[in-house]
Amino acid sequence: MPTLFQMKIYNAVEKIPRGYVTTYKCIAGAVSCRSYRAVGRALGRNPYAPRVPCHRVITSDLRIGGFQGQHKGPAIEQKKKLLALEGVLFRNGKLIDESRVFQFGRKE
DNA sequence: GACGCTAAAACCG
DNA sequence: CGGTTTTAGCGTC
Repeated sequence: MPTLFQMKIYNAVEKIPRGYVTTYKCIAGAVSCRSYRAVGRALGRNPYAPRVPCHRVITSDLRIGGFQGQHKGPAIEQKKKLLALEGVLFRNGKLIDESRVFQFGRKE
């Protein structure tokens, strides 16, 4: 049973254009939530189908963070590979082009 | 209804 | 720069 929180996160992540990534903190702010951890946890479980590109979600450190419930392992390499295919290149586990970070609630 | 866990972030040293 | 602590919701019991 989908929760309201996960639904907002799901909607936010889905808005991320291909070739771009976002950060947990940004999503947390987009859903008016201060717990980025809850976001990562919700995405880690991925209650929704692959419709939610959780691999586009990284840490505010511009790092890969984790994937499929693990912060280390082949899943991380796969995540980097997926982002690389979208044009988001990583180096030493960090995002090279930070300009590829899509930000939500950012007032100008 | 209460306790524990988590894909992070912020703070202190 | 690195290590430790805190935070806030989700999941499970």
